[in-house]
Amino acid sequence: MSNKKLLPPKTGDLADWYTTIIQLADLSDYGPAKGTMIIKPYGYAIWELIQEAMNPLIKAKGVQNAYFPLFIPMSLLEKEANHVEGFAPELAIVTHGGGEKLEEPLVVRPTSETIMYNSFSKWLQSWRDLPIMMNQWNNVVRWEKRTMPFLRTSEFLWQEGHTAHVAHDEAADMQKWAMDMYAHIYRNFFALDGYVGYKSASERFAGADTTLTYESLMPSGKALQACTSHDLGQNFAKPFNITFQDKEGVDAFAWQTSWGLSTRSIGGLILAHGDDNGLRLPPKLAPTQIVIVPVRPEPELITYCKELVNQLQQAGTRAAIDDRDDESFGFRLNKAEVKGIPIILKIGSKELEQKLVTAKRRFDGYEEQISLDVIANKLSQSLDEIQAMMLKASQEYTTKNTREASDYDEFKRIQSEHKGFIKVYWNDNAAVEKQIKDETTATSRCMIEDGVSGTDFVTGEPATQQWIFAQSY
RNA sequence: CGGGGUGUGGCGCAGUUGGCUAGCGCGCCGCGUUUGGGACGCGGAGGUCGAAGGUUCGAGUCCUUUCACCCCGACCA
Repeated sequence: MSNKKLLPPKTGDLADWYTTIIQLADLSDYGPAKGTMIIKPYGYAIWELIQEAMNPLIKAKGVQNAYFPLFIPMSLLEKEANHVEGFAPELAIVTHGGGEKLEEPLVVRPTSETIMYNSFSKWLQSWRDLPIMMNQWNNVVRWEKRTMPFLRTSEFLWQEGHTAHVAHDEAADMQKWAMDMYAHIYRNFFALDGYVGYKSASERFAGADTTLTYESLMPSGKALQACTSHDLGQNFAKPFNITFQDKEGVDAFAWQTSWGLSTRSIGGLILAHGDDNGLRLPPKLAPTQIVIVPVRPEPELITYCKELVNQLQQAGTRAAIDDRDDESFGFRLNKAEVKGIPIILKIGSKELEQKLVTAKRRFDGYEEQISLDVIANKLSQSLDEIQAMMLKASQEYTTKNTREASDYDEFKRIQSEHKGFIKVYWNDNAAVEKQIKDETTATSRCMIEDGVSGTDFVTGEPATQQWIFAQSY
């Protein structure tokens, strides 16, 4: 029995499936204001697991968590020309406070470079103060024209890391470190494969010299920009006067980076792994990893199940019991599947008698019986296996849907026949990219190889870089 | 900002050329029977029909205005 009654097939209208599953699985709800989203406890629990995965890595790098204000004076935001130009169309601006018109409008942060660097400037005096490395978990607001839960909301949650360094190579290393960290999180926690590379001139962050991105392919064949990491050069250091005296006593501008990963990642998680029966969460990001579903609400059976939950929790797994006696066995099983719980344990009189459990994997539906004396180890191992299977599936999907084009005709042909990534030799050129976009709706996602030799797929000139193109979310 | 759509109990919807007490399914509450893949019976609660104005003896239904949200494109994490 599937969940077709309630959930449209994923292979049909993907947007319909997506918006339905988000509500069915109790991840989020729409807020009363346009484009806003209420993240419900089950969805927020996923976000907390993401935070728990990333925070230790961020802290181990020496980056400290801090918090900067939500409101940015307009004049601060305007200091870096490219930055303000890039964000101007999507700003929410506060003009009144306490019933009075403000002298200077306040921008609700779309990102915190400007307000943080205003402080960096004050705090930084000596080379001994460097590097400055701060991160904040916060909300930002971007007035997007078209919104979708998790993938693009007017307000979203993220972490934004910001650093300042003595030298450019240190900053460039930091930029790479952040993207390595993200790639690790995406592959090993989200089980989401993707390409890491540099953004083209027209796609990069407003105010950055270079932008690194993680581009993951969604079932629609569109690419999701999953997170970014920027080398800001001295673009902000100069207008914000972020200077220090170096070892020689000479005043110098700092070199900076910023990097962020948002709740959009949860949208990617839902899209990439879900199926016709609901969510399929990778064990590492599943708020509940194992759910025990007793067949009947008989005291003896419930006791057996509760002991098992304790045992599994002590073994370090996130286990829970669903013993609601007003819902039938089948209903509770379906609920667990909709919510994407990786392992479902079915326990009835047969299991009770024979001292075993019946375990079903959500990912592939595989079902087995496991003896009670090995249960904790076996299930921990099974969770690892599921995590690995999901990553493998994602990698296969990405590989299968990455095609190479040697010239523009072939590019257009592939694009019309398949959705997905197209790998090409190309020289970054904004005018050419605009033309490609107008003609095919595809844009460059990222540059994955540099220092190679090939032929530019549009102009036919020699090219030294290899790029990935796709339609984007 | 362009195009399309929708606003009627918590959710999904029906409501005819204006007409009588605004309905149905799911969910919810109570009691009972059930429970190995979305159980059933009986009883019950819950609505200023998005808002404002107008036409009319009479408006969920017609007219005007307006608001909101959703979906599809151009801009974006």
